[in-house]
Amino acid sequence: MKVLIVEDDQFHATYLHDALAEALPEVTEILHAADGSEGEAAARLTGIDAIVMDLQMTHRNGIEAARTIWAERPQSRILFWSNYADDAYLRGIAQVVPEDSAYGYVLKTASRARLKLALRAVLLEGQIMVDREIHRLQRRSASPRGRLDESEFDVLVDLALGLQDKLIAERRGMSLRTVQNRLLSLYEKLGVASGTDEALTLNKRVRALNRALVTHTINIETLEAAQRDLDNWLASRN
Amino acid sequence: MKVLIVEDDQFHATYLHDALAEALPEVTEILHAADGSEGEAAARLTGIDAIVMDLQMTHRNGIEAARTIWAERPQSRILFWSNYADDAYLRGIAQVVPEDSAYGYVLKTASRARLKLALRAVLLEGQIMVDREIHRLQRRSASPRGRLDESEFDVLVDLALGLQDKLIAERRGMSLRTVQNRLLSLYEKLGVASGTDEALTLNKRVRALNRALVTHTINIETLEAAQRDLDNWLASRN
DNA sequence: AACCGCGTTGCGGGAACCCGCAAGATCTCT
DNA sequence: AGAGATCTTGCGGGTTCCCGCAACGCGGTT
Repeated sequence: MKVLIVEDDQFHATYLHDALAEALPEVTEILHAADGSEGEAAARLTGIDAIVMDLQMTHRNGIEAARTIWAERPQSRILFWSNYADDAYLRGIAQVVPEDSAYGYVLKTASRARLKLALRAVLLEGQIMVDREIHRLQRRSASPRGRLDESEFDVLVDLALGLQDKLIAERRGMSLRTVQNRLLSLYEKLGVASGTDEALTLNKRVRALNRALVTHTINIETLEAAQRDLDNWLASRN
Repeated sequence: MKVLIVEDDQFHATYLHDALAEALPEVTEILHAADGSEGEAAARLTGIDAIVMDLQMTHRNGIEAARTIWAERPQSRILFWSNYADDAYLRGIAQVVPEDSAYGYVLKTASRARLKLALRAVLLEGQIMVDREIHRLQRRSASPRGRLDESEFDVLVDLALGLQDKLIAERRGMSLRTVQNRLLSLYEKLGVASGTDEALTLNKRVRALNRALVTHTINIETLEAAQRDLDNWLASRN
């Protein structure tokens, strides 16, 4: 059995290497890649289907790499291994994971024992395994009301890019007023209005972005990736 | 000679421990603390004045810890050791470092040799040493025009919290129009208007925050710290 | 079919924002 | 001290934003 490690931090790569060797004696070969595109190339060339992938990497992040890898070989088993428990990553993974594929999500702060368990469960047994810490996000985000639904999240991303309502409406195929309704519920769910007990009124748009960031609903990588999507969309509409 | 390591990541703490032992044979004792407040307590109790400090930690971050440590013992030598080259950290450090104190800033991605050099230079020789990678930020940020000055940065922080112009004016003791002038130059320096070649107009406020984030001018920890400051200020004006 | 609940859409208005213009205020240099 | 550059401030108006109100569409209930 061969395994590919995609990780750009030297410490973590060697730590992972050691844990992998301990946890899975059936592994005969461990390859390394230092960023997303290198990882894609390595997976393509060697036909590996057991991968441990860091999420935050320069150049090309783990989710984008996973998307192309899964597009080419949907049966690949990928264990994501990340510093942060950001909702944005969960959403990203949920979007790219094919039906019926094995994957996992472990935090770098997890104990070595838990990491080893996840390595066996995902790479060897093909299970799905998500760190409890992360899974808690699914239910209640750090906000009063529940989690954002898909279309709310889309609007949030566009808002975060600085688009104005009219453009969001055009891009997402909604009417202007509907976009504004989404914004209303965003403000509600992100707790933008809640601090209004004081006599301080806020700029809701900016505040929404602020809250989304500190509650880990979106993160800076999300913004960068979304900007690329936006650029493509702008280019493709003459 | 005794040294205190303040670092909450286990890998990095041990790596640092080893590098420290190699670089400075004159060190007789190495203490560890796992977050900012623990670090403050350790520095206070043991009277240590050579410290290696991680910047991003849960609870209390490195800059806040450094502030109280330096307030108590201004001659302390502190080497900051961080994952990111964020301008916000530089500004934070510049604000808390006393006249005439030794400090340094090294990235975690620096080579072991460079780390060891910095350890000797700062902790032993009392020099000031900033990673070239970071220092480049000082001059030109990732924006067309130059770096933000102090008052522009203040306004940016308030904007990022979601305050509206009137409140910013009150808090910073400027007229409303002056705040707006600051915003103008922020938009300019952050490159908000520059993308206007297209027929797409943006929400400048949100876009400014977006740009500030992706150019590492501010980061999420900045936002959290600034929120605490704001809460204090609000509480202290009846 | 009539009814109800819920999401969508248009309209309208008050508030905040963005910013050009011009009058002062302040700083700088000779 | 005087001239010129820069910064600050107020005013005014065009835009965008926020959101209440009400009409409409659509699916499910009785």
